[in-house]
Amino acid sequence: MVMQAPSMDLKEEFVSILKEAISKGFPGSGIGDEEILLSLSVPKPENGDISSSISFRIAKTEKKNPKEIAERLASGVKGARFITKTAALNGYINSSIDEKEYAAHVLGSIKKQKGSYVRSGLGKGTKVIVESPSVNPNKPWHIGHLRNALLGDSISNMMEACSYKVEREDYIDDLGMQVAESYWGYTNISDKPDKKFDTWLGEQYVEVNKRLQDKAIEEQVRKTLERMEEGSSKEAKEARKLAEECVRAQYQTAGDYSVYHDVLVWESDIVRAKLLDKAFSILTKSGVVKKDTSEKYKDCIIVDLERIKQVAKDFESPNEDVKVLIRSNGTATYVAKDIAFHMWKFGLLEDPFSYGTFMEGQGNGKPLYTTSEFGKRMGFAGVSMAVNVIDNRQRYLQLILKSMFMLMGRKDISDSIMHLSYGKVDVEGGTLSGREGGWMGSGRNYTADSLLAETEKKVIEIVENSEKISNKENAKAIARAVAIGAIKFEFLKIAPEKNITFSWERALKFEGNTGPYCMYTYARASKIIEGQEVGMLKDMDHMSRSDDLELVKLLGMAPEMLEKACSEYRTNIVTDYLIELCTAFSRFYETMPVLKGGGAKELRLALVDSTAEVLKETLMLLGIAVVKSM
RNA sequence: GGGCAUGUGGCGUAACUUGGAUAGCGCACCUGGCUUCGGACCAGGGGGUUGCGGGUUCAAAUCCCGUCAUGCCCGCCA
Repeated sequence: MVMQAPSMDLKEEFVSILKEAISKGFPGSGIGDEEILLSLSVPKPENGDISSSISFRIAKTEKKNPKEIAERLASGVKGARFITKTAALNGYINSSIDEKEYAAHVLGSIKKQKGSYVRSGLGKGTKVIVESPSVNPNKPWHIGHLRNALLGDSISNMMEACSYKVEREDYIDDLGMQVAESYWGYTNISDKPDKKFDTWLGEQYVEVNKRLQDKAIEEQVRKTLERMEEGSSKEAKEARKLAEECVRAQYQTAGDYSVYHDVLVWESDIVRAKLLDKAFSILTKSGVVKKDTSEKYKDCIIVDLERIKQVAKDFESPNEDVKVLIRSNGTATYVAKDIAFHMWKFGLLEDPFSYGTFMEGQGNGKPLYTTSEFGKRMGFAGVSMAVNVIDNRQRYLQLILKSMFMLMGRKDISDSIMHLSYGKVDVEGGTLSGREGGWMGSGRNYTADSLLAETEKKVIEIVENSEKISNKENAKAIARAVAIGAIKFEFLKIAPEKNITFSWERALKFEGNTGPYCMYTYARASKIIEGQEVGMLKDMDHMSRSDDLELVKLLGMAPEMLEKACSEYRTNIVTDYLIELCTAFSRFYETMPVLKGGGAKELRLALVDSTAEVLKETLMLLGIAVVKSM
């Protein structure tokens, strides 16, 4: 019940022997594997290791007391490789596992698959594009953008661990009003950048926004945007350059957090490549969209929302009955761009882009490519699945996007667009508005850069007092790693749909359910096995039904935990698991001496080694790198 | 007006998709534990009408209906 589920090997065995007992005891019940699988849970340790509530289900059809059914079934369940004794209790069927057999199996698997134990073949053969965080290129990443980036990075990691082929893409809207405003400020206010470029530009943007009260200036900005949209103008070139400089600064932040991407896609390149024209010629021909003739929407290209309601039953009823995609002046709305963009993602439009190299080597050793006016053909996209990490305010637009593919008769694509919707990040007593400068705070600001710097500062205080770190040269690198671990864990442990109210006080605590606790657990485990020979286990005589078995059970379920977290897009399943694993290890650590464990030393060393391995691989899913001392 | 999300001890949260045994964890609070592999730790304790009201069920935090609160979305804006 606390733990989500035991390992698959164990469940499969339990299901199969239960099924046998059911077909013998209640032949007509018609209970299938799936139903048994859903009835499984983990009981309290004193009641057993694995449990089923299937008797209650059978009681319905058989019209008998569930307790009697459970007793009859329990007596009919045979032992198997992992399952030993089985007993009925209050209608539940509880089984115990053979701790020696099971531990040998789990520890053997981890040893054999070192480096790739927490893996799955779930997405084998599926190519997916993950879009995140798509921050406007005229401000620094603040902690809200950071939440997006960390979710995107972690989900990408998980999908890779599940054998998906993942393309990490970042969409850069360099043709929006925001960039036009910043560009206007850059040419008309012209202070010199006196700090990190994105931060400086972001602060200037707040200033420009104030001046927009002046109608004359607003008009100038509007004109600027129009000229930017004519691809070849001086304004277009300069604004792109400005945006690129900002993105470079943003990617310094990304690199500091070891968040990496494969390709940047720029709005201005989408326009240059005429992706919209190509998409809309297809959409018009197939009758999905049409030019409207009514008074209200004269000359607009629209989609009929009534038709969407017919294909998408959960579509919310909006006030309007049509959605404008191309305005009467010929410009495209946000949804229209997104539709064309997704037709590109799924290979409905040939890749029209040229690609250049934005950064030669990121921290992961791979280059970051970018769409570009000049460059080579590369063949990005053409995927069969798209994950869009976008906050929950855009739910309605994402729904329209998905529905458009339904109208095209492509339910398969519609179902393969995943809106990873997450809640917004606020700060105590305010929001993180870019326009009004909420991210600037008062005193410390709420940029991702500041968060990292402040956290690092706090960690260094602790690290410098640590007697365990003899090499103080390493202190800085360790502090950086721990700070990143603390921050990532803090964001990823909250269920995506929940809003977050950021608090410095909470952010700078490293006790309890935190990243540093997990990293600390790893460091303790590492210290024990340092310089020790961890060979293949010869016997399991010292394996007991105590804290060591609890540890083995958790180690065994790691791969299934990954599949669950990945298919539900929930990073908090991973953090919850990590806390359970670390707690179990800490208890083991307190109660079972390893190096002075006498005859049990060999087994316990293997347990420590396996725990360290699983911790390392699981933390990597969250983008957290372990350190051996801290 | 219509729709969506959220509501769980003082605070932060998990479990809700797939109903199951005593609602799990952390912070804070109280008690205890470093001559034994790292105290960013461990053991124990107090603290809960799962917003409220109905319903379904052998069984409801979980499903259904209603209701309240908070936030968000429903432009040819960006």
